[in-house]
Amino acid sequence: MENIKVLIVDDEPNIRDLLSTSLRFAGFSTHAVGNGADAVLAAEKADPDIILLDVMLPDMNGFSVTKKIRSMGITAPVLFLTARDETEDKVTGLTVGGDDYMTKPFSLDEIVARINAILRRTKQAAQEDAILEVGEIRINQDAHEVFVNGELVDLSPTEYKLLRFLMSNANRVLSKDQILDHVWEYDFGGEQGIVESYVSYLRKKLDPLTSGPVIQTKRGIGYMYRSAKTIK
Amino acid sequence: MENIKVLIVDDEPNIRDLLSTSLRFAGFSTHAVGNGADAVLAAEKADPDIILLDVMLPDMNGFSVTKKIRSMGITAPVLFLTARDETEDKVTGLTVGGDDYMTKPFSLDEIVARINAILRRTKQAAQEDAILEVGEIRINQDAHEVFVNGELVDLSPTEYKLLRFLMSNANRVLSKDQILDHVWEYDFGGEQGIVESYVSYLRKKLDPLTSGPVIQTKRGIGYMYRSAKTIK
DNA sequence: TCCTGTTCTCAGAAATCTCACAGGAAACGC
DNA sequence: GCGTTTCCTGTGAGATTTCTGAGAACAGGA
Repeated sequence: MENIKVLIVDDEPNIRDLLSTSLRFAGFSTHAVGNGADAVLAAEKADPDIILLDVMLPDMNGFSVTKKIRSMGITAPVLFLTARDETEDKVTGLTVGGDDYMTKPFSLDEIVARINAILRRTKQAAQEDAILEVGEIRINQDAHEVFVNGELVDLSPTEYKLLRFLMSNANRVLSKDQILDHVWEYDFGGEQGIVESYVSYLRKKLDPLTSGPVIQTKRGIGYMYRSAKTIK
Repeated sequence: MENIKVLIVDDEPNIRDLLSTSLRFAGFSTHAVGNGADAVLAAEKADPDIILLDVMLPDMNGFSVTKKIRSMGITAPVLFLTARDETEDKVTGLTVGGDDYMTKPFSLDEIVARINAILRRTKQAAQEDAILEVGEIRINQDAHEVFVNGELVDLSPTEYKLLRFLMSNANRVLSKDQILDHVWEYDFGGEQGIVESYVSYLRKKLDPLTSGPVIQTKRGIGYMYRSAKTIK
């Protein structure tokens, strides 16, 4: 997999760190700045493959930044980050031209998924595949559909996100905190119990169709999606 | 697919950006200028396959521009962009064959459709197909006719545009915002609710003629046109 | 001008989802 | 074996999302 460069633009250092860490973990290389002017400079210098751009910046808004860098001939797609109540001043067309937007607070896994979706659509660089298949389960990320041994399973949005996160980290134990941090919105105040609940929901829907349990409990540690059906 | 060059002429930078971004994503290569004089120069240099020309320009009007470039032997068809109240001028511009016009504000999907229609007519380069057929539904984009299992269905203009957009993105989930951005005019200020309404209208007209629901709801995400009932 | 079809808003009903909680089951350490 | 910890899962309240009918506003054609 080539080295995909993500430019992160947000004035809140917390968000910058959160995104940098999480995206680097997902295999991207990142560069983060805190204002529009720096964003323009960085876009020119670093030549990113995709830009994560907060709409609300101290010096100029995200749209001006986009216009500026586009006028400089930089065509990298933009994923706008906007507060939920800013959706009003959504001047128009946040989703045209391969661009997209996410409302804060977002979940980190969702950000990664969106980035991959955009790169896939804009045909930049080596695309991730829209199909994520591990073991007996296949996810079509374009259609948001889940097939277990060829059979379509209906999942709620959160169930879907959880399964996608588990599968994209197959054979790796994930702690409940990790799951909470990646699948739920970053400001979610709830308890780990909800992860247990959703794992339970998934098992109820998936296990009847598989040859063995797909989500393993690692007591005291977390959960793991198992890729091979090694039942003894 | 060949590289089709579109020359965009409009004095409003926002419109220029919107068109450039959106058309480039649709697979065209674009070049944008902001006045008539530049348009003439660019038409000569860039040798575009089609010209998007705002009728109201600061220095000269669109018809003078057309006359000028035609006198230079450039035969590329022109798609005039005109404000709704400028309709008087229409007839004048259309006297030349192969040309067409759209009133502002337009929808982005419609612009792309028109461009393809014009290229199809003027037999320039590799045309998009006039027939769009997915699953049980077939659209004739020249006649604006919709057939469901061979039966003609009468749709309103907006219903038609929505269906075309859904079908040209078959088996991919589209968010309501995406739909709003592409199907509705770029300055539409309304809410997502209207998408729900029109999906409802479409279903009422289409579902009685199909073997199963054609437009699926992806709760919390958007809608998807499904080409086959059960893909394994 | 009237009439008809279209666009868009709104609001209630229905469907679905999220999340907390709590009792019971299972796993673990000793 | 026994107590403790951890995990599982059913129940249900509340929130969110979607569907759809009713109607106002508007445009175009007869």
